[in-house]
Amino acid sequence: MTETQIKIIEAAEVEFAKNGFNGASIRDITSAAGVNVAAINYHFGNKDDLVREVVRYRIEPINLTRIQLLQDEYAKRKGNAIPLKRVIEIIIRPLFEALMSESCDDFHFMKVMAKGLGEENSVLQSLHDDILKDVISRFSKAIGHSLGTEDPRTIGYCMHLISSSVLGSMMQHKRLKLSSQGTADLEDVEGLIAHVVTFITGGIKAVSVMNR
Amino acid sequence: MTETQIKIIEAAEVEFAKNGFNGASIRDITSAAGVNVAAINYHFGNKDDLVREVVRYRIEPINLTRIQLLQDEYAKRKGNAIPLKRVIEIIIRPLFEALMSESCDDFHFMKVMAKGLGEENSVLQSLHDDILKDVISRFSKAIGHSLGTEDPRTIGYCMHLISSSVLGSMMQHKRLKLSSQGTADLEDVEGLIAHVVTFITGGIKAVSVMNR
DNA sequence: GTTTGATTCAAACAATCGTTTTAAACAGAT
DNA sequence: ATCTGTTTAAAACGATTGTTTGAATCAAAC
Repeated sequence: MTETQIKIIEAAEVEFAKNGFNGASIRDITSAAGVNVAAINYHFGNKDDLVREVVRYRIEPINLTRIQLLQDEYAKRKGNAIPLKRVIEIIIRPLFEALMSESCDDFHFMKVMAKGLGEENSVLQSLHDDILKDVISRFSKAIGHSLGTEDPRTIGYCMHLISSSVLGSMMQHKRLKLSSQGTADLEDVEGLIAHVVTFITGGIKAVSVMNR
Repeated sequence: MTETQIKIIEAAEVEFAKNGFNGASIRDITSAAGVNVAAINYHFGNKDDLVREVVRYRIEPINLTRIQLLQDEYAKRKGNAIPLKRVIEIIIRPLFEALMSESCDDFHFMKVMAKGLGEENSVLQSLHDDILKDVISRFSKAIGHSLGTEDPRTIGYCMHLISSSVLGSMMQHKRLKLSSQGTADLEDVEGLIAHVVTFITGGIKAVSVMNR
């Protein structure tokens, strides 16, 4: 990964977040990155491949962390079920901490991911399956284990509701300050994680009880 | 509202849902609607104004229903607090029933709204505030009432988590079938409403307890 | 039957899109 | 110093974008 490629990826992240994948032009990105227009096609092939690289660049370390934490937790408990809240936290924390870190000071990538996953027939659709398939399968099992169920419909709905909440809260994050009438601090990662984890855990438990 | 305008709005809804606001071109929309390219600019001024009309066309009746149901419920209870689950259902049901009705057979508008709300600096941003301000204010009060709190931070986080879940589940709806390994029926509106309402209610209660 | 105003049409507008091309600049190895 | 392979530069490519134009079409009013 050369210096130019990284400059492009990080500029693309910002531009994609501002205007979406279709809205951000190659010229927007290259001029923001301070490189030539042809650089994207030279280094990444085409725009779609750049999109893929931008996502992969951010999301792969996050998913590796998630899987590692899940394995650690299982090892600690000698394979016994992990409390639901802890599983949810393992899903949420690496994502939010990474995306709200110093390097991307306006949560650009949050919006990039959210928009990408929302676009149908998008280049991200296939990538999403590639990148998330493994992590979804692992956490489906873990959550079923925590809830003491193997009913695929219940687990499926739970996974769906979890990813929906995560996706939504990523997209809506900027609006949190408005919703709370200025009382919520957008930079308060711990506060956000605590609320989202508590919310999802409570919701999942309710759904689990309903389907029992 | 002439016949042509309605044809355009309903075709635009489909095209926007498929490719997003930037992705759907004027020519895509007009040819799908069976009208001339110039019709959009003639009837709506420009593309941005069309976007606004598409959203307003769907969302206003939904919000009127929500407000009516809330008032009815308060009248029935002579102004006493409404159970949280009922408030959540009043938020969810009119939206999901309208958006999953026969007229838009592939939940197009779900995706339109979700994408629109996710776009920053978009034409929907201001519209969102205009259209949703009243309904948000009313339901903030109702939820605070149900939870027995007036803490703006708690209520704000709750509203944020509710809208996040709704937004996310709208965007992810197509993926529900995958998540549940084919066991969830995408057409099962009642099932979806039941799960989402239960999930959100459980989540909000947990957050409320946490902040007590 | 003619006129009027509203609507539709094909065609063209300038601007921008993603991409390609060709040459220049650069590095390190021989 | 010359060659080699990689990276950058400016310019242009055809296609498509949102929008505008001016004539054609239509229904209703007089």
